[in-house]
Amino acid sequence: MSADPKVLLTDLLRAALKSVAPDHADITILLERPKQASHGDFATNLALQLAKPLKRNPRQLAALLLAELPPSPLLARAEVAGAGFINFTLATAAKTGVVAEVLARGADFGRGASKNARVQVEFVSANPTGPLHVGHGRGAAYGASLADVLAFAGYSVTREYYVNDAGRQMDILALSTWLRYLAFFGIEIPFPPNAYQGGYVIDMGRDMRDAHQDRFAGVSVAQVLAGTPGLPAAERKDDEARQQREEHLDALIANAKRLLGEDYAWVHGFALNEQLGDGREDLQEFGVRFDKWFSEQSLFDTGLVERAVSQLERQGHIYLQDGAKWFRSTAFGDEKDRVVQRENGMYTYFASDIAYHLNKYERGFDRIIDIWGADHHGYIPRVKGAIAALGLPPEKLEVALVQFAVLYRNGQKTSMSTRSGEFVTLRELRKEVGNDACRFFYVLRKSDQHLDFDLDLAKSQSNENPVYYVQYAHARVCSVLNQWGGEAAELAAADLARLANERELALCARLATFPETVESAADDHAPHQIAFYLKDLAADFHSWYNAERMLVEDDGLRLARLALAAAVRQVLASGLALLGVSAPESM
RNA sequence: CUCGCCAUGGUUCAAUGGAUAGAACGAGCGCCUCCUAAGCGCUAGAUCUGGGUUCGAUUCCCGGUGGCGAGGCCA
Repeated sequence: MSADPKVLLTDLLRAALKSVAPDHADITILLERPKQASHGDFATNLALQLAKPLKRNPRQLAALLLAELPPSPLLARAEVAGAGFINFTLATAAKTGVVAEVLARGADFGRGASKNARVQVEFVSANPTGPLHVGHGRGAAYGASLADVLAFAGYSVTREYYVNDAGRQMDILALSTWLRYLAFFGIEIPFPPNAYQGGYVIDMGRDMRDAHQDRFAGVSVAQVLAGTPGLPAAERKDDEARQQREEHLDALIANAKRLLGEDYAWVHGFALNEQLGDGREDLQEFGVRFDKWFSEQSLFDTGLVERAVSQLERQGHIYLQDGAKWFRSTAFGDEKDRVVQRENGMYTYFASDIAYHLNKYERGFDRIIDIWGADHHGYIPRVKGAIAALGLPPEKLEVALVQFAVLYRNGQKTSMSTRSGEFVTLRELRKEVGNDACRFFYVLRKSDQHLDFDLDLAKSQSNENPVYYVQYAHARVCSVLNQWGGEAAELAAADLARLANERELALCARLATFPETVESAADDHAPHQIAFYLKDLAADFHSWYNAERMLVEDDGLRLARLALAAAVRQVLASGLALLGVSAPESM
């Protein structure tokens, strides 16, 4: 099939460049798509760039380059314009050729050649301490789309979820579940305000009772509360009261561990598996799949945390102070040093994160992409610092920060705290708005842009969501193709020279930019570019659809137009698939 | 205090350093005897401020102003 006009054009320009300015023949040639149709299909600022080093007038240089440009059937016109641009207008056949290419390659149109590079994308990685909320939803949609775009662009992609199954938060969840469970046996302990309040914890307590009756209930209120400092008055919000509440919670956890003995691990595991399973199911329904669920606990079990810290220690990046082990991250640009192991011997979360990244490097990925919430931005210098301290190349790690999705209900910001239990779950959002609209809406913003998620708007006016605009275009093509009822082979043989009007050529030009849009979205970690592209493609199609009929009497014209429509359908479907959005055949 | 994100029509957002800054919603006027009106056409309407780099800046750099967010021996 016809090679990419962009590549061919670059070669032509290179040839002209060699005779006009042999000393600068290796300069990068940029071909851009002009915003304005009257400026042709491609434009280059080559003459403007060369004007200074060659001390020549840019317009004269452009004219010289044009004069040396080898003749090609590709071009209908090439001319000097503006300050010294060269505008190229492709021959009609070069524009419509893309239709045949799309039909020939099908779902592979736009797929990049293999990059021979392994990329790991780690995302969501939410604590399994409660349902995923709308903030996690954004990370999930963004990460899944980015991973799919990277894979389509030619990378070998591993999608990974880091499970925080070690640490205090999980203990708090286990305790919360146990306390709710005990309440079913009349063992009423005042529920700590800083434990997990959500109704799902009560559900887990009930499930635990249904499965195991009173197996974990052989305790008294006094035993559970033994040695706790008690709770300060609810209205007290000062630091002292807060600290007392945390101490109360820790004492309860210690009591639970002692009273339950070996059963504690069972309760802990029960709560973990419930929440993990719930999250996995939620994500799967959302079209978000992972290749690997990586356990934080496994880092301790395999001794990797210890190994990572001792490796840092051997290389002199660790010092002792106040009984704790500190990583000297200031030596790597961090604003203060960080504790990796507390006085009580417990490793910090940071320590397991160092170990986790050591593990990522040891698995041999060429690129490692971490997708974090924007609140973790301060975390980047210390993690990169630790990587450098371990003697690994920090530039291999790319961190994409996803800004918060701030949720508005009735024009009011909604609280997002997991512990308070006042949040809108991803599941709830999906149910109200629909998976397709959710996925599309989430990636309609650059990831580093704050996203105002107006629930009322998303729920009540979901028909105005741009996703339907794109899907509708797809459904319209399907409907027409169905009414025609012919075979794909007929379309492949269509005489594309019959595509001649402006809207048809504009549509062809749009189709031709799909591969470079994919490439750009992958390079910039910006799946939103796909969403915007699809909106533009759908707009071009709707406009054409209203202006011209496809099912016309003229056999040749009909086939040519149907071929174009089928190509549009294919690219819409491919693009929507990258975003995890369905492409319905009817609406 | 330190750091991050942001500032574009009435509103929500686009724009690899390029030419006349694009859409959508909202406003106004039109289009279904015609392949799906969840659609299309037309009109009005915008780059916070001051410097710098550049042939050229919405874009890059520095300083203001304003908005949002984050900073733990929590995870």
